[in-house]
Amino acid sequence: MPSPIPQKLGEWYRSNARELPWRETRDPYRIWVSEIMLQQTRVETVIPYYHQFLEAFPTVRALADAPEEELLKLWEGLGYYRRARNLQKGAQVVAHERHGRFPENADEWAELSGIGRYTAAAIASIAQDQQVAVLDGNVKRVLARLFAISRPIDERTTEKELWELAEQLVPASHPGDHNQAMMELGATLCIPKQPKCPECPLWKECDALASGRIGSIPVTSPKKKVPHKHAVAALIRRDDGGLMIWKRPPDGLLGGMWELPVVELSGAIEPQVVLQEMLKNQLQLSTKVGPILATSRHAYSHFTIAVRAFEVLASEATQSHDIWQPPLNTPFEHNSRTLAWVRPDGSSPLALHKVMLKLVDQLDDSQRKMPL
DNA sequence: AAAACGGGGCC
DNA sequence: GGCCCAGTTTT
Repeated sequence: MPSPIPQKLGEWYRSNARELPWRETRDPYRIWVSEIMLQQTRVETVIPYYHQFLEAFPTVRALADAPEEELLKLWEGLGYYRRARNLQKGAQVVAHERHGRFPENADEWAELSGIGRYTAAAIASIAQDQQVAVLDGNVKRVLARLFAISRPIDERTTEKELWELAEQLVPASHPGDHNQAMMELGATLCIPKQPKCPECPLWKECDALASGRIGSIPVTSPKKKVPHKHAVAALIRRDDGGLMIWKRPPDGLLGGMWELPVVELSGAIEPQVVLQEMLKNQLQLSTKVGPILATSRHAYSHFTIAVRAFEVLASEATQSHDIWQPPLNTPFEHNSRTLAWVRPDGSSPLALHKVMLKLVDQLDDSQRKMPL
């Protein structure tokens, strides 16, 4: 006997779907961009980025040919910056290797960098009507409750079971709407805390509700605590108001993003000394370290960090060096690092990651308070 | 199977 | 402070 779930869910979705920008198109490129941005990121956060990004890069070709700095600037503050690079890499495959032809099904989409099972199925079902299921955080919770799954939903075996349940429910007609409806239900009614069961179109089908376990399902595995780190950053200014920043290496944490010259504190050595040594070793600068002018705390998924930014003055001798001459906002190489000078007023076209935005904003604030 | 990988909003 | 979000990749 077929489940009544898809039918009831579909009727609910047709009258309750939120109007979201990526629901106004069937363009695989636009759906693709939205799905990448939505990875681990809330809908409300994504919306403004989605508009700006597509205005700057309206087509796959435009994205494929975009300069890296412009790409990262449009992703600035959105996080998981690898997503942006992978998205562009995929765009280059489609535009230049596939001659503008998109992948035609989920398996083909999954061959592109940054596209896993969820994203491949989302694009293929929403943009191309392929009958494949999605399983994201929302759908996991909805299914765990509907079928009263008491095992932790982040375990391998449970995930396999959830994928199978999800696949069984996807209808041949409008599979993309069904998938979006599952996620919509999880995002608006079947929410983690205090779910709105009285409003739910599937309350009669919900095993967790029927057995009085809606408050205890889903179960997740206990999470380990994250370490806390400390770092110090250098505020090096030059006469035109330029502030020195450097570019992080392309791979790894915050790959390709710009930041103040920074070093993590590890031992009991004085922060000022660590900073001074780092500037000597990395940038061949002789410096004097002044007071703390800004501080920033930030929580990443796997650690938290506190950064203190010190004013740093370079010695007269080092100021004759070439590094003080390049124009603003222009990257240059020095001692195996990519550097640039920018004004700390938000006008830089170079993308800073969030911790650095917090620090630089504090400098800008102190300047605005100055009388003209 | 676990860890790496950002950032924000909510309690 | 913890939790969790339209996840993917690497180890």
